[in-house]
Amino acid sequence: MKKPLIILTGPTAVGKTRASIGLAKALNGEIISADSMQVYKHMDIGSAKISPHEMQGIKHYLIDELEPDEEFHVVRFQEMAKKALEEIYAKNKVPIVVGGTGFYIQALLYDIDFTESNEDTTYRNELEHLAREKGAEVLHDMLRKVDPKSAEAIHANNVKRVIRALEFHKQTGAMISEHNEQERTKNSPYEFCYFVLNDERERLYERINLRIDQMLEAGLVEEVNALKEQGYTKDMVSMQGLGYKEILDYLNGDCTLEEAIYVLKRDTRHFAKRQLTWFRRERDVIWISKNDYQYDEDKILNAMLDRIRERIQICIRN
RNA sequence: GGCGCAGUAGCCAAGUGGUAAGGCAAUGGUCUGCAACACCAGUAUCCACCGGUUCAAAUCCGGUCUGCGCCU
Repeated sequence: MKKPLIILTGPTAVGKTRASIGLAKALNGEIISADSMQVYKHMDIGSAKISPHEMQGIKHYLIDELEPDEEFHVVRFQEMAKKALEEIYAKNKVPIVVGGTGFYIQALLYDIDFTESNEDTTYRNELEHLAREKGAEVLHDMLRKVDPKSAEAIHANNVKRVIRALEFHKQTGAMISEHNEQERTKNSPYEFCYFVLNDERERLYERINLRIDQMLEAGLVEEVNALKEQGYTKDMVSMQGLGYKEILDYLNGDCTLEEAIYVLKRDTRHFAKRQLTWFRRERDVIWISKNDYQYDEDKILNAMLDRIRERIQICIRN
């Protein structure tokens, strides 16, 4: 029998964290964060990390697990999240995945196979070098020869994806386009409810702008400065998070604080938009529009619980 | 009141007689090991308004309105 899995996601700043606690309490659940930045220690303000107080005793996984100079990516997320799932199931509790990184959620939900390979990054570096020296078209042409389907699907300018496709071919001898096609047809090994919390676009943008102002008041610049002094730099995955890269530019004297804030707000809005695009094409998602429930937290919670009851046999306390 | 300069998409802006560059924003989309990443697509039947010159005007001329600067 498939095990239950609840997912609560949505664009940044929509209010996922807040809604997640009520859900966890009602379901006797524990929370797994699907957030590419909140895994990092010392990055609390900019990542809008839930505070221990806000957790209200609900156990959270994948928060504060890594140092900012460690690498984090889907595969690592998948491993860690699966381990957390096992722990939660062992306790007979319900796992609730909360976070805005759609790609990570997908990887976990459909247990996508990333065809584990060696850590060897020399080929990747080689290709990156080639792209810089001879241009993106050269790589794209190389891809066309070994995997024409991928070449058609991936725009030549999207160097990162082109490189991954080439790397995949080199390591496995197969075409990533075919691999992806197969993975796409997979059914989830879980009995799940995939909620996407949403709000009117304008309100969402207002919340984003407001939240960034609050982060600044709370000491975002100081937080980033402390990281900078610890020696963390722009090329690390953690420092590419929204709020970190922009403030780092300011601290490095590449722009004014005002400019950094403008860019941060703008890019966060762009991010929210991209997240929505992602969720729109995911199958089996349940959209929860806050305005449909008059922004009432209890109504929203009840709506989610109703949908869970319809689909999954689990015990819900009221 | 007089003189000068300006008025092009939500914003910035090129074009100065031959049938509206570009950037930003907004919007939509792609994504299967960097995903808070990376990437893509399109947006003015029209150049403040009215009239004139011309085969042809956003571009020249006259007037009106608005803004800015200077003068009285």
